[in-house]
Amino acid sequence: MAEPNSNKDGVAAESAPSHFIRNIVVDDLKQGKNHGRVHTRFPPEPNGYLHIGHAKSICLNFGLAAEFGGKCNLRFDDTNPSKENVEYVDSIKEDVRWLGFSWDGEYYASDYFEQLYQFAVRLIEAGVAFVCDLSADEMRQYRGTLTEPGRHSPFRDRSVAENLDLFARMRKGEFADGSRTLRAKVDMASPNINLRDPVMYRVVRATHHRTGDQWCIYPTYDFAHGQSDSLEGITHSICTLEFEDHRPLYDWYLDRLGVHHPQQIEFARLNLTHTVLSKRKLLQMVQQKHVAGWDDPRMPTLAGIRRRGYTPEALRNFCERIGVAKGNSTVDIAMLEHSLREDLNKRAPRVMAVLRPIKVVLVNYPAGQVEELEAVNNPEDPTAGTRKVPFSRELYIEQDDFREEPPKGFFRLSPGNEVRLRYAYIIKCTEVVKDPTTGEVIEVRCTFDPETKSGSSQSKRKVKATIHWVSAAHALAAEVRLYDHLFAAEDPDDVPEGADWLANMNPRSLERLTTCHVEPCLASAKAGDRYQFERLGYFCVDADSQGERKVFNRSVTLRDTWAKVERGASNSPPARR
RNA sequence: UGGGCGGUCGCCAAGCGGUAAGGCCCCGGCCUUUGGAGCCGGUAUCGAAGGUUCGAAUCCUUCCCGCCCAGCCA
Repeated sequence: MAEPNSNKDGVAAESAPSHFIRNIVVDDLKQGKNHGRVHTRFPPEPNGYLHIGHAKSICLNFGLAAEFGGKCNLRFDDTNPSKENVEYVDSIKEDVRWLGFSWDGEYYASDYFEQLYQFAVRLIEAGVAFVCDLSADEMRQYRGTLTEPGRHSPFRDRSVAENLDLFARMRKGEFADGSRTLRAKVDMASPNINLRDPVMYRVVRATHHRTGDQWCIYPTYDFAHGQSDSLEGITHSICTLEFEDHRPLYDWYLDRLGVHHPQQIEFARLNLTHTVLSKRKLLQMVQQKHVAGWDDPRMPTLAGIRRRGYTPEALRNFCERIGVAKGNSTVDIAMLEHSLREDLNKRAPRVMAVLRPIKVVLVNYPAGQVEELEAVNNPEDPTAGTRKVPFSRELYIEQDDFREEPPKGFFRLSPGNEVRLRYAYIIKCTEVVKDPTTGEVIEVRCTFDPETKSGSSQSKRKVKATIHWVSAAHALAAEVRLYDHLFAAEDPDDVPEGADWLANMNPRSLERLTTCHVEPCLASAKAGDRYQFERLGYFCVDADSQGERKVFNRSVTLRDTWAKVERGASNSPPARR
């Protein structure tokens, strides 16, 4: 058995928990199969952006190759020109790289069109493929049903010579789109419908993103996929469950052709609660503008997740901890969020930011005085050092941190009550100023205790809570975008009679706060930088930022036990402010 | 109803005849100048029923439930 190692990017393939596919590879190696080679591939169709479900497959394929000193190709299965384009090809490459993987070979099924055509000719010559003139509709009639066998196409017994001639003319463009197909002569009575004389080639006049108008016939995925894997010398052809039924067909082609025969292994695709992971639905949300685009931070696409502030490490750890198996399953999105928190807790610098401000005036603090208080950048990482935070008479604190009438268990600021201002002093609320017309609390007046400065020897006094703040005169104005699950329901498809999955979209999945105040040290933050806003969550700088006016995306909240208590605990997740 | 594949804790998931790992969530407690983090502790008899065996989640039988397949999509 090969020793674990790491791939070119230095992505450590640590002793990951094993799973059935890994066990198969280990066994194969033990038995000396494939001369000790492990060669996998990630085979996306460039008809959309990659999503987190693809990340699972990418980590699996590249991870196995890395662990066993093998190779992993990136191959675009571009056999349907009407749905594919280069924008998708480019985004897929960018996303795979971002996730931390480098492919050994970059291939395209379209690279093999000539070879595939020759394979088809060989099957015709062997008498096991024929040109069929049935229309799509007629073909369906002849196919039979799940319980009844199909019938032979009336064109099934054409001579080899005639089939060869017809197939060549299909290629030349003599026949209209959809008028003829090349079919494999397998078994119209097979209980496996995929074996009922499946189509190998169809006539389609569409410009291909790579081969242009060179071809007007295109191989079907079923005819191209197995042979492409074979041509690349793939040893372990890993795919999702729905292709299990197609395996006998791939075996049939490979055996008839007498070429290298990769071993196909199927695993269950990823499903996540509160989101959809189907290219069709994601495309629809983008096209119908239910989201801002493929990289909308609410999207489960890698582009969206990246913009949201997720790290490749968090994603890889997530893929590792969900495992690989054959049972259909839906992973709780909380698992994903946990992976991010775990990663960012260790590396994100902490900073104070007030999202929904309420002014605090320290009545006994000298007007015009400013203190530079020392704050720890990351308590989880001593090497992250400290920074200075300006403190003055007028501050902003979070609306959530003040209650005129505190409920039981509320430790934060309320009339007559004391709290500590993080890295500063203990303050006491002495007066509440309200808007005379609305009754809304617009200002809280407090006294501060100069003896309690953070870090000083007399600061031993304990108070129940510490809250974050920002100096009104020094803070930077910012916009913060809060995100929640794209779908309110755990299962988006769980809709009332008559409605469709779109009805389950969460109307509050995005909330823009435009009157936020953040610590001045954020002035130089760059797009993509990630921070923990103390007591709130992890945020990253969005590219929409303009100079010092930053825009932050909330990547994930911090765990909030108080919020849980307030809402009555138990396992009801939403209602995030 | 034909074929294929599945059914182990609320959610993922180990286990492959020797007496149920781990993670997430949840619930307690400790600790804490983030009600964060960390630490400690708690929660399953394996879809059902029979059978084989000294012994079964693991083997056999029957049954039940779920997913996939009738695109010239992938």
